[in-house]
Amino acid sequence: MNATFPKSERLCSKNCIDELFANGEARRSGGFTVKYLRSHMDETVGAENFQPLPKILISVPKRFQKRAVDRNRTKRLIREVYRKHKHLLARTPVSTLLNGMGSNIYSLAIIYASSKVPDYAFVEEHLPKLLEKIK
RNA sequence: AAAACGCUCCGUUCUGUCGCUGCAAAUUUUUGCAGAGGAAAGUCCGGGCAACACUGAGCCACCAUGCCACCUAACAGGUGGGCGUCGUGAAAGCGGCGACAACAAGUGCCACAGAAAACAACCGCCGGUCGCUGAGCGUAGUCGAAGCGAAGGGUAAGGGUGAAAACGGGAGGUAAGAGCUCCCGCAGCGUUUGGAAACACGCGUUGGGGUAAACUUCAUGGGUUGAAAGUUCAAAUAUACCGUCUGCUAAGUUGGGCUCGGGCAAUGACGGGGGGUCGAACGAUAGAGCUUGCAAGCGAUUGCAAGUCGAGAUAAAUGACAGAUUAAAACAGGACCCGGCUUAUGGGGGCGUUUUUCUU
RNA sequence: CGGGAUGUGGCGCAGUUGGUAGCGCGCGUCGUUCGGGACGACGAGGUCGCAAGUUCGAGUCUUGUUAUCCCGA
Repeated sequence: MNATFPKSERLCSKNCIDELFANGEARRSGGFTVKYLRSHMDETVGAENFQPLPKILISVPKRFQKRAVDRNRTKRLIREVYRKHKHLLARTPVSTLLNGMGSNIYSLAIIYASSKVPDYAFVEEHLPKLLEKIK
């Protein structure tokens, strides 16, 4: 699987974001919080609208990191690590139909809630574990 | 050469793999090109731009600015000059800093201390008058030194204070004193000369505590709101209007308030189907632009010529890993744009001043 | 992006024409009680967010800076 990160894999619609934060489940580890929404069966069956990967959103609250440079840096690291490990959340039409094989995550938010600016090794250590858990 | 201070400039670069945003080719997933700052920051000023039931004139209120001239689209910015003040120096000078109009139009305030904090007069000093006393002189007093007291005057030299004491210092003068007079100095006003002006110098006249980052006065400027401004398209849904013209008489309404003027609103006519959530496009990146050269000016800056296009996203793009440059580490990330100011900033380059050391 | 407010003892707050910084709760010691609470008396505790400036003098006035909070979708 390629490790690109095009716009179709990002969560842009305000309505979808509101729905995610209102109804999503959450997991936490090492300062990272993951909020995710599992799709219903009928939504994913349509062949034309099929998304092989979830739409994701990365957020670093201003409350924890005051400077724009630090927030940008953190978001870039998270995006880089996700890009390299997103195959963990991949799914196929077949696996979805077989009910239980693979992931059925539809939308996902990764929030980093800590005042410490992480380095690449730290993100590489914690984030994949978290993705593995919610799979 | 080193150190300190001041001014000014720069703000890593390159290669490989993976990845992001825009544009152009090509064409259905590839290629090429471009891709954050000197402060992008704080949002402290000034503009452009946009909307407003856009308000035009006068007065008041409110806010801002405040030595002079110039620069600039404009400014609370910049440049040059003046004045003041601080540092250095024997001086000349050099450098730093300055919210630098007016307490001499009025009002207020000046704690504590002090006689008094501002129409001076508590102590004191001074002579004259009256009363008491009576050294002394004389034959004889309506004589009378010094002293004590009283009322009423003169005066501001001196008075532990205080941040500040009634123009300052000296001399004359006087009963004592006083800008009362003179000399030197300070300040206001008028004026000669120099200067474009601030101002400087001289002359005359006057003499007034400080405080306007106290009210205030004078002069100048300011309509309000900000891209979440605003414009266009538009499925479902739902059943209300909108635009232009006419009209504007009375009452009403419209700026922070008042006056005048103007506008708006009734009715009618014509035209359009109108509003609006998700979304899309514009606003939105060629501009008070940048680079180089020449010219004008002390300078800020300006003029001319040539060349050049350097982010435009919309949950929001510059990153990760490896290597090289000895180490890549500072402050820090565009969101309508521009000119300033202020604040943050590791390291390096250049220029100037001072000090120390070394060499000649 | 734009607009606004507030930083004062440990906590919550006062503090106006600039002149010795206060209140309530809390804290400490003593008294009272058989003991505790309540009550009474006494006391400690303050770079007034920070830095400059104006002034004889700044919590207060001016400028800069920093932190926190609120409003506009």
